[in-house]
Amino acid sequence: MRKVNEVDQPEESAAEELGLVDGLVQLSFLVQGVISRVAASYDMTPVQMRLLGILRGREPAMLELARYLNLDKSSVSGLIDRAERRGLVQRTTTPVDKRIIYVTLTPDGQRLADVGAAEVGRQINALVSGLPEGARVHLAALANQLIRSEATVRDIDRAAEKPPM
Amino acid sequence: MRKVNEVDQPEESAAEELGLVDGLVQLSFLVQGVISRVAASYDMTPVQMRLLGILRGREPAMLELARYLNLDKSSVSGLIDRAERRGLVQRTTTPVDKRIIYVTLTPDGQRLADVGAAEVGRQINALVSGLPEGARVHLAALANQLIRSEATVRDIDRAAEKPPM
DNA sequence: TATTGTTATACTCTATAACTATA
DNA sequence: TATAGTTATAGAGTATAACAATA
Repeated sequence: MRKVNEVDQPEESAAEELGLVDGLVQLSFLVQGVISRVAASYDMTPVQMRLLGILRGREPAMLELARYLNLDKSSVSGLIDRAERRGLVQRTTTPVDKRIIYVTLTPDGQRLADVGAAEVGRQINALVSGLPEGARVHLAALANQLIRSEATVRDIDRAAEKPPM
Repeated sequence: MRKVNEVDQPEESAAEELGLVDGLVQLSFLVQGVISRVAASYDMTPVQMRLLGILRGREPAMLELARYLNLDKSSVSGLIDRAERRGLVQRTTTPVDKRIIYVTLTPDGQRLADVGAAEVGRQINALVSGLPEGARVHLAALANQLIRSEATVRDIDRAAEKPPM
């Protein structure tokens, strides 16, 4: 018994074969665990880590950031408050529309974002190092396909709510 | 530029092809997003959802639970306090060792755990529905392999810290 | 009026340190 | 003494509702 939809970790377990759903769920916990541990090693939380990742090469407005992170704008206000207090990010404005506040990485933030992403990369690569090259390529392709198809679904949903004018 | 180690979401983007690391990271966010939304739809948090998932078919002690969830025991105390207050779980003891407190699902908790897991399953299946059957099978196999290899690494680490007596 | 963001408030979640009870 | 859990405390993260400033 206990074969479908675990939504938890198998722990050391008897190495039972998980179905696709459970496999993807467990794998996501595994990857998130890597991100959490790397974040903690730099005295950051997973959300802060993700924030820095998003800000690499971007200068989004608060509301855009809320959409990226799937958070309420008020949550983002607090998140940026704390990151700014730590000297990792900066709020900037332009005269074009004084309501909009853009968020950018400080040099310190940039450095931390870079080393954090590098470390996550190292650990994920270590995780997949046991797979043969062909399997890794295939896995990347599958992941990309799922991500793309989900983006499509999301666009359709968005279009349904807010039809193009 | 910006090709390696994103650690964030691609958003609607120009559908660029992500590397394996970024693909796995994005995919994990995607799956966690499903879990978060399902949890929210039952007025629960992702951790509570995961807790219920773990308790399906198990009756762990507090410390075991902490290990499953990768949390400090004090965090688990609070988590169980709130879940108990909501009538989802129960603390029980045995005369064998009165220090140990076991956590079990209440009938309400069981129901919620079941419907929650089912809904997550539905949504993940919808997510992979675009993949041909062969790809789905392969993906499940790859996920299992990664999970197993990580479990092995963890066991080795654990053995290194605490050699078998 | 509508949009962008902040503030006030109230929870949940989390860890550290100190504590209690049992072994 | 060692182990299992709880409590006190402090801070991060989150959403809702009300607010201020700009468009």
